[in-house]
Amino acid sequence: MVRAGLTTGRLVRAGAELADEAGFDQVTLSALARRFDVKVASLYSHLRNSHDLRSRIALLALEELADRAADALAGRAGKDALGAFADVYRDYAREHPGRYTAARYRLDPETAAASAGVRIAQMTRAVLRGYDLSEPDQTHAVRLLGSVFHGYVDLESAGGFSHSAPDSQASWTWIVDALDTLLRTRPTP
Amino acid sequence: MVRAGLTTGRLVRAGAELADEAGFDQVTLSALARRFDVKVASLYSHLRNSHDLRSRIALLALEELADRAADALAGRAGKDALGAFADVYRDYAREHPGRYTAARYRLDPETAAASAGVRIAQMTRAVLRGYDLSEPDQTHAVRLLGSVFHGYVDLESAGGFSHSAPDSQASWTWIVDALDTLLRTRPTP
DNA sequence: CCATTTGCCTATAGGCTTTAGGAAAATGCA
DNA sequence: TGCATTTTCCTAAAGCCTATAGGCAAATGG
Repeated sequence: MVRAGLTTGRLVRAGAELADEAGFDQVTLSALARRFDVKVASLYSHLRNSHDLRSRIALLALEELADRAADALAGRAGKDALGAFADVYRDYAREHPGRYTAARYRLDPETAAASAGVRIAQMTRAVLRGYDLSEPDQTHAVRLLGSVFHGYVDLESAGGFSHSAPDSQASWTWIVDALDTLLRTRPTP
Repeated sequence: MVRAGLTTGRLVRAGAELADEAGFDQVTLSALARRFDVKVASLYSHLRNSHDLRSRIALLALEELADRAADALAGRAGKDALGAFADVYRDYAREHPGRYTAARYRLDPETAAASAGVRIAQMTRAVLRGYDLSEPDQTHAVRLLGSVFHGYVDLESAGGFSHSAPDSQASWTWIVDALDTLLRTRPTP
């Protein structure tokens, strides 16, 4: 009985690949076991259950997203930073649709609090530091950016903007420009 | 053998209620059969399969959303219309979280083209008629609004904005104000 | 080198989807 | 009204998924 060399990390990485290839909702312990040519029950030595697997993929995705964002923001400020940050979201979602879906998987509050999601929130605030916003406006702006980026990427991945002019890239650029303008010319209630 | 009086419509409405109570991903033929005290196989006389059920719930949700939007927009224009339209989304998602999730269920292209989603898109353009945008800006703006509304509501329903100041209503109002300002002062690339 | 831990297995049970085929209720037409 | 047809719901069964219990063999370490 030769061992397959399973580890939690290897399973999670394979799960992330599976998510990108087949969709996050196709990430099952059965599919994963098949991929490693192993019986399903064997996975339970490394993962508590299938929720555990999905959560870990979500954490991996958040880490990757945060790492990319950190890279992209290094040495940038103002609109430059805003655009780079926005592109990190969109590019990640396009390159890794399954992982991106995973990143929005509902985590228990403590898990979420210990996740890279916190880093992402901090970086969003860092981007906004290039604009002249004081509380509570800054928090409103954080929520606006989160909504736009997430919403756009979600609609785009659902095919909402394909097969219609103008192409998605043009809208994306326009929207980032618009957000920059908006944040510079402090919104007036 | 007394008949239960199943119809496709009744099943779909019950499925929508189930979605709101337990979550859209808990909408299964099994759960539905249980709710009608009927065997699962019986449902296949009224629904092709479980994807068919979910699609029909999605169509129902889109209809309801479009009807609400039509009501809300009647007699309104400009920022007034924008705010009312925005609130329709948010209120519907808060009152019917399962249905709202359903409204974003991936439909086959032809089904989507025949759905109330088309009406919603038209109404979005109607709202923008209150602003002075010509193509392709108008399309960009349609996509921006869709992204913000959808993204915000999604993050809010995921609990993203709860338990932190300022409260979600304040951010929502701020964001609608900001979008109005943005659309009035034509964005400059 | 042997005891312990670890990794993977078989067996089993329960839930969801889907199809096939059958019987009773409702319907409709002569 | 009576009988044929259609419709509705059923039982049975197969396939795939999650999850737990208990066992044997491989790795590890004193």
